[in-house]
Amino acid sequence: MPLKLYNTLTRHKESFEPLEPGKVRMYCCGVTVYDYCHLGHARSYIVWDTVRRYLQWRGYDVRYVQNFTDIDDKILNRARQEGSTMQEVAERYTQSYFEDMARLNILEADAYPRATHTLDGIKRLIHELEQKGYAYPAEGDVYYTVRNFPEYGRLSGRRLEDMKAGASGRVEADPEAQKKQDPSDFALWKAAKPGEPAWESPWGEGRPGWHIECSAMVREAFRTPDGTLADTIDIHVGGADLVFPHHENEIAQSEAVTGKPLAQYWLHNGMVNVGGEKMSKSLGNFTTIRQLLDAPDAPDPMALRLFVLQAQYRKPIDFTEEAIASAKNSWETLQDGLLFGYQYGKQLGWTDTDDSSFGNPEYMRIPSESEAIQRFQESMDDDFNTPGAIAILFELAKALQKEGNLLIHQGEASTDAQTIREQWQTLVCLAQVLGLEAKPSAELQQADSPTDAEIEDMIQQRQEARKAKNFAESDRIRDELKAKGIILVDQPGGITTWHRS
RNA sequence: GGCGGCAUGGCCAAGUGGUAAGGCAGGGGACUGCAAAUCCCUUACCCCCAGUUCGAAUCUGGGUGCCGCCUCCA
Repeated sequence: MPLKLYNTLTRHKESFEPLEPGKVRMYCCGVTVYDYCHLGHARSYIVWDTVRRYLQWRGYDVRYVQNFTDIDDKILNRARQEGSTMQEVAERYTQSYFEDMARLNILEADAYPRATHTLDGIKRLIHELEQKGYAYPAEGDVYYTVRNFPEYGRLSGRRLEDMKAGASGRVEADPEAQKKQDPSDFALWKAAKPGEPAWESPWGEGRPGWHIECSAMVREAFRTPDGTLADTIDIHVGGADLVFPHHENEIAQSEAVTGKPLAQYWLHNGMVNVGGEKMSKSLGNFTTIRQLLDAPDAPDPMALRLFVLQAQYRKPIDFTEEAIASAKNSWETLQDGLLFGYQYGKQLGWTDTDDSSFGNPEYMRIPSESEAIQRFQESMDDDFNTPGAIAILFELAKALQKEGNLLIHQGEASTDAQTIREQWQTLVCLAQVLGLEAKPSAELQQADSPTDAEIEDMIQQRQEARKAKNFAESDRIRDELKAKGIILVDQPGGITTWHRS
C-alpha cells in the first residue's frame, strides 16, 4: 500500500514517489520573526513535524529544511516601536521560536536558512529572472512580470482576470502600484528608505521581497553533493493561507528560471479558528503558545499536540476552552498508557525495567505485522489521517489501562505479561511517530509520604473504626491518606488494598 | 464578484457504495456503610430536496448554512 498525500497542485490524493528512491527533500515555510508564535503556528509546525516523523518511520531518509524570515517590514516596525534593531528583534523571536517548538516536541530541522544569510542567492536569482525577461527594475525596486509566466495561478486555481476585481481599490492605495507595470506584479527587491537596513545590489541599496527568499533557499539548501543548485524538491509545505500569493509566487520565480517544477507535492495545513474565525494577528484573536502553556491550569504541551492531531491536518480546527479541556483529559488517558511499563513492568516480571534503555522506542522490537501497526500505517498512509491513527493509540492505551487496574485491584492481569509488553511497546513506538511522548516523572516521593508500615497501620485503625461503625473516623483516615497520595480500595470481604496515586 | 473547502450523536472527529471507528462528556447497573476506584451495559438512520443503484452518510444535480483565499498571514 502506497503512501498517499493530497497535493494542492492537482487537488487530488496522489501516491507518493520521491525523486530519488528512499530520500525525501522537504521544505517548510517558517515564521517571520517579529512576535511570539501563536496557536496557528503551533498547529502548522506540529503537523509538519508529524509528517516528517512519519516519513522517517516509513523508512525514508528525510532532509527537512525550514526558513526564518528575518528581513521584513513587520520586524522593522517592531524594532522602531521599541527603539531596537531589526536584527535584535529577529534574534529574540528566533530564540523564542526554538523554545516554544521544543516544548511541543517538534524536532529541529536539518537546516534553518535565514533571509539575512541568503542575500547572495537571492540576488543571483533576481539577476537570472531579469536576464530571462521575468523581472524589471523600477526606481530601485525590482518586480516580477507575472504576465510572462503563463502558469501563474495554477497552484491556487485562479486566473489573473478573476483576481482583478477584488484587488482593485486596494492596489491603487498601494504606493508600489505606481512603479508596477501590472497590478499583479510583485516585488523581488525593494529599495531602502533612509535609515532602513539595506544590502548592496546591482539595483541599489535595498532588501529582498518576501517571496524570493524561499525560492533561493530551496535551491541552496538542497544542493546536490557536487554543489549544483537544486531545481526540484519532493514536498513543499506550509499554511493554507500561503497558497496565494506566497507559494504561487515562489513557483513563478523558481520555475521561470529552472524550467522545472519547484516541488512535486504541495501540502497545506488548515487554519486554527477562534469562534469560527481564523486566528490571526490582524484580527487580534490569537493566543500565543506560551500564553496557553504558561497559564495557571495550563495543559501539558502534549495535550496541545494531541488537540492538533485529533483533526485531519487539512481541516480547520476551532480553539475553545472546551476543546482544550477535552484534550487534557484525553492526554491523561494516553499518558497513563505510555507510562504503563514504568508503573507495572516490575509487577509483571519484566526484568529490564532498570535498564537505561527501558522505555526507549529505539530499543523496542515490536512485531511490525501486528494488527495495530498495520491499521496505524493504513490510516497514516491516507494523507496522514492522524485522527484514525490516534484511535488505535487509544485502543492500546485503554487495554493497558484495564490491565493496570486489574493489577491494582486484583493483583493480576488478564493477559500474559509478554502480550501486554508488546501492547505497551507498540503504543510507545506509535505515539512517538506522532511526537507524543510521556516521560516518567522522577519519583517525586514527597517528603511527608508515609512509609508502607505507616499506611498499613492506618488502614488497620480505619478497619477497626469501620467495624465499630464509626464511619466519620474511617472516612477521616481515608481522606488523610488520600491527601498524601495514597488511594484506598475497599474490596469485597473486608479487605482494603492501597496504592500510591 | 472570482476561486476553493466544509456540513456525521451533547462537544470533537474518522469513515467516501453494503446498513456508522475513536476521544471527551453523560446515563443505567454491579460492588460499597457511603464514596472513590473497578467491572458490565448504554446513547446517531450522517444539513435539506431530487436522482442513480438491489442497496448511499458515502455517487450525481439542486438548495441552505458556515469557513478560507483573492491584502500581511502558519
